[in-house]
Amino acid sequence: MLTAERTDRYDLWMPVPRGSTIDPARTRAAILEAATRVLYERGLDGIGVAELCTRVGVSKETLYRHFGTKDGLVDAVLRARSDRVTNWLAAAAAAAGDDPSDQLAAVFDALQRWYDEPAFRGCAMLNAAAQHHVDAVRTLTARHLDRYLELLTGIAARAGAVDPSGLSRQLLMLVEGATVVAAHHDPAGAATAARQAALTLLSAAARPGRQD
Amino acid sequence: MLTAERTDRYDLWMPVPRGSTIDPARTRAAILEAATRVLYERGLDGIGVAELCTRVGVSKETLYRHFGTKDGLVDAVLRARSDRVTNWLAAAAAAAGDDPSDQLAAVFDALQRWYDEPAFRGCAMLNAAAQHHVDAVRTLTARHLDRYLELLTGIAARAGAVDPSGLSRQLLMLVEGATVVAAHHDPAGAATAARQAALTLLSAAARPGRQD
DNA sequence: AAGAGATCGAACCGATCGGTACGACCTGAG
DNA sequence: CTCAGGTCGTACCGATCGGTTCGATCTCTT
Repeated sequence: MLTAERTDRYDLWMPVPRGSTIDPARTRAAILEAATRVLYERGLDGIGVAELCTRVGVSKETLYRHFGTKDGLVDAVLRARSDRVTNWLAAAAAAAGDDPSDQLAAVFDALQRWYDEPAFRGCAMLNAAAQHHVDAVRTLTARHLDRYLELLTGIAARAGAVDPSGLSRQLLMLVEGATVVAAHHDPAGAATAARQAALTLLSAAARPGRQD
Repeated sequence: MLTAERTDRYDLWMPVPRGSTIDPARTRAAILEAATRVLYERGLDGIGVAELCTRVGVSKETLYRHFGTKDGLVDAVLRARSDRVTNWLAAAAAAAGDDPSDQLAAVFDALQRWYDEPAFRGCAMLNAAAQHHVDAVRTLTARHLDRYLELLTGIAARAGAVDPSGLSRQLLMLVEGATVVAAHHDPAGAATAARQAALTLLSAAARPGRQD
């Protein structure tokens, strides 16, 4: 197993450099990566453990030894996903230079690239929280939004906003709202429209005057 | 059955004016109303038909005769929910007078009252679409967003926005984003913050100048 | 009084669920 | 070579799922 010829599986272990075929840590990472995609595509409760193991390419015993429970796997998947997405957005902002407006625009440009992917199915954290009425999942989702908020608050503060945390909350709504609209209505240009709105809010907050 | 003493049930048939206790249409309406609450609280797949019947207060045979299938019940529930919410928001806007800004503010004020309810658990349509990967549900959700968009486009047009449909899409993102933030992060003042952002966008779009 | 129909409650069905157990295989370490 | 252990494939478990069936009960209509 863990070789590379199959059609109905994700071949994430391809770059294995030969040798040490049985490496528990690598097996765990491969399960995590493949399960992330499958669970995102099908929904947490939309696929059973048996079929999930087939798609991932491991036996049930292996999956259960590494993650103990389906909920344990879901928890690990969501944590990894939250980390990855947050780092990806922060990197996009950082790569845009020092101008806070440019950084904010870069965040939405990154989101638009995500929306345009054929596999895009909305925010995995929100989908999970909407399905699984488990406290652990809801807590992870809230923490995920906290991380977004932290990123946006930094941008708002550097832009000289009068109320950085208030503004960042509005920007967070644009981020999540754009994701919802892209997932459930029309992904074309969703983040681009949200970007324009975000920049309008940013400039209005940085140059306080009449806004309400 | 359909009398009024139970503790773990929703007593929606109380205003029955005596007589004609067995009225299929009324039974169907009662199931629909109670199932709407229970499915919203527990999630579409979070409760089985057996327990759902107990909570609703009907037998399985009755439920299946009226709705044929659990999916049939879900479909009917979501359609009714979409109608109700849309009409409720439109009424809130209409009651605010003729000023488009006042109408927009009234929409968000209504949303804030919703977020403040203890039973608030996010947008039922989005939750359903995130859970049930069935085309019928996703279609209903898209239509639901279309209705929101129609309401917001009317307001944007009456406000004299340069690009009413573009603005209304941004406003829709604020509506949905505020709902997401309220459901998964913090409901306090979510719609109020979104309202301020919406009015900023509205005035910027109605009085075009530098906005990006 | 009698029949039609709506409802109940409980038993029942096959399918699927999450999770466990076991024998066989293979690999790397000593 | 031998052994420990990661993995596979399959069978299996009890629970729950959506859905069906049936006899008893109740109400309205005629």
